[in-house]
Amino acid sequence: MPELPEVECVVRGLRRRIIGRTIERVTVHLPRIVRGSPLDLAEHLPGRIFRDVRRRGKLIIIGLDGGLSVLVHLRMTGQLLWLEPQAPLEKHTHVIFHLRSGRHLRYRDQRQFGWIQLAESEHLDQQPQIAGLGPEPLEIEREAFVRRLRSHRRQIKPLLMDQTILAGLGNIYADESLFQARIHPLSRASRISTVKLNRLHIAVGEVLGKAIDCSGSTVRQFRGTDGEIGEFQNHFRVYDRQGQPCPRCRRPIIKIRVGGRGTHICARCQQLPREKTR
DNA sequence: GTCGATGTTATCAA
DNA sequence: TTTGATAACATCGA
Repeated sequence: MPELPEVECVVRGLRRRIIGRTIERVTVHLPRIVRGSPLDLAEHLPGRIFRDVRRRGKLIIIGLDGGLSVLVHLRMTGQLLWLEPQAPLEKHTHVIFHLRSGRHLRYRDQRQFGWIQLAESEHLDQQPQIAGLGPEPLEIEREAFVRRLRSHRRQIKPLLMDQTILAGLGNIYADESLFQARIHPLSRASRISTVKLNRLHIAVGEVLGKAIDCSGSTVRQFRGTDGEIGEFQNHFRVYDRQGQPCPRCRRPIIKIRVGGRGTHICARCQQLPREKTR
């Protein structure tokens, strides 16, 4: 569920809530969620203070004092919730950070794909989950963006979602960006015109920016740190809108499969250039 | 009850 | 090099 905008909103929410607070203890209810040794959390975290929270791609990086960081990947259904300790224990709550103030930061994850890991702040760049990430889509310059995408001949949509190419795009924002740029998701990246790739660079920035401004998208069950739902799903132009009219040309949006993922397009506005037939 | 789909990603085979 | 299938898991809707 959470792509770059949702993760960014969680990070901002966490910043508001946890910076400067001290961890009293950590309880792990589902050890599989913690990479490395789950005991590490209980052992190394008590007494530490949250110093900063940031994002790299879809990964949340929480810095503590004493040179340790907590990495959190929400994958499909992870949530980090800021709650009163007496708040009812919701189903799928797997890890609880008990803060000295009495408050809870709870990790909840219905499908249990997400994970939490302790890491040394000094060596974050060597963490494989971080070292392999491509540039931030909201920071990369146009020329570098075009060069990077055009150097592969894969289908443009799976390429956009490849975290080593760009870090942060997932299924929703790939569909929305390709629609805005009027590019068919099956187009071979190496054969897309400079004009279209320039358009895609702008589209990615605008789509992600607006989604962040809207507190993300809640399609199934995304929640911000304070349990708030996103609003960008009300602005989808193609995602999950099959059968409804294209906002540009009124022809019905169709749903196809690309790289194994459900993909929403307007077949008129996003045309596939004829493949060379060798 | 069954089947297929769901926003992610790692891994394997072709 | 690129692709598709599969797996991890729970839930929902047809």
